[in-house]
Amino acid sequence: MSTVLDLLSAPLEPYAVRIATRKRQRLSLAAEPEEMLYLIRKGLHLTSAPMPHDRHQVLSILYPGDIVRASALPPIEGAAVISASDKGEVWRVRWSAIEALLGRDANVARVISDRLTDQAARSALHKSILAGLSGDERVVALMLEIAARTGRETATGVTFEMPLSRNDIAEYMALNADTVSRIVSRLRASGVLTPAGRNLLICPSFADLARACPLAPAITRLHNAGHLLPA
Amino acid sequence: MSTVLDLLSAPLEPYAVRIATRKRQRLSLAAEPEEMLYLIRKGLHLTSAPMPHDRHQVLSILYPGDIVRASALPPIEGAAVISASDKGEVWRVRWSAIEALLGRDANVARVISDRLTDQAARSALHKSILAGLSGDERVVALMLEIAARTGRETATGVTFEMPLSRNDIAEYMALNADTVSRIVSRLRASGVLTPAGRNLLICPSFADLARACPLAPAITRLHNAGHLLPA
DNA sequence: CGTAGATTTGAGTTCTGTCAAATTTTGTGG
DNA sequence: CCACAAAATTTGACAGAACTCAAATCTACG
Repeated sequence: MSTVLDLLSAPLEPYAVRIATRKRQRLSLAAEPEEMLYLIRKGLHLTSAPMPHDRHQVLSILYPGDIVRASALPPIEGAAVISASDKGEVWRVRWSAIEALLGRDANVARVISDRLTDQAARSALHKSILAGLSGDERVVALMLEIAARTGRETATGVTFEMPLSRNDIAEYMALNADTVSRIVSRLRASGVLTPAGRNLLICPSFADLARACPLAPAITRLHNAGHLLPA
Repeated sequence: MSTVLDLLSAPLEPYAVRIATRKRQRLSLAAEPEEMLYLIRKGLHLTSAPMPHDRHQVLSILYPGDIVRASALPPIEGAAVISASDKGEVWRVRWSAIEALLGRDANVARVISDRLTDQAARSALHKSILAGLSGDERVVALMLEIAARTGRETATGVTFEMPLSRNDIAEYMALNADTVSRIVSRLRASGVLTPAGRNLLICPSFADLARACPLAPAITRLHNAGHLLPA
């Protein structure tokens, strides 16, 4: 099966510097002196930017196959990619190399444009979630996203790892860590999520979880969770 | 001077259907049956999506040179482009035509990718504004954006038209119309904005306005407002 | 000149943030 | 494997910003 990741990896391989990442590792993003494109190969990664009052904000979650470069983020000093998974892999390529490829290889042009478009849609959805949903709904939206992306069907429900700390979740969902903790406690109490050890969660009924978030249909569609929902 | 708009218009022209738009006109966005790309030629336009509880949300403001297609927005039934200006112009092109062009014309591939990247950066900045700033700061952010894009230096300050209604502003800034009204009243009272007739505003000191919004530097940089600020 | 829609403003409510303290988890070195 | 310090999480009490609802203006336009 040829995935999006393969489609991009093949042409970029000759130009790429492989970077093995560990949890919390930062890759700083800057257009100067030379702009780099990062291709996510393995693991979950976050784009993060510093904000006023010593805060930070997680702008997006990057999954394997995603690409990112400084020009695609707000011009804020200190923007970075941060690894959320224990072990990840990222390829770094000079943007100038990509630009040259765009001219030579029609496939690369198509894949890059598709990737940017898909990521734009996810970014817009994330924006909708932040702007339109309550705190509880936002946290559920994140759980749905991670479950959709990384979850597995098990006997007791959909099992998935949550590699984001309470603080990461807060920075991604525009809440604060205390509030996130309260919300997660409520979700646990209501039974839609069950803790299953070290950062591991079980969602006994994916449909119930989806019901707790008005934008669930859009989330599951964009993150390919068809397989977790009843037809 | 060759602008971004020209760079895109030239190659797309043979495939484009010209659409003259009037205020509030909707162009619906759907991937089915055939996906269309819209190129903004004149005027300000909004991308809007319906939300739970009979709400709507403005996902982005589109300026001349911007492009949009359904795949770049969340898969929400009823997403549309809505004209904010009295008279606008939009070109509609079949996405399949663009895709073919990507292979033939290296320039098109480069421009499209640049456009998507720039728009991604603006979307991410918008997200930062929604997630990290107070209501007052968010409204100021919008004023800065519009002033930066469309404002002119006059004797009394930077003059610009605000084509968005209170409700549009509310939907763009994740506030409600009542709150926006209160905030604008406060801005007027504090003197950073002066009404100057029909949807026209004057900002006596652009620097003062910028001081009222922590993300002003990023906003002015992304929206090319260098010319409105003291060096 | 009258009406429908937009805007403004007030009063009361609610959700989320802030601050602080208690508790749990994690990482490290013996 | 255990002890301990540091960090993360949880929870309570309280404050504040923004929302809701409603009424009063104001504007645009036929």
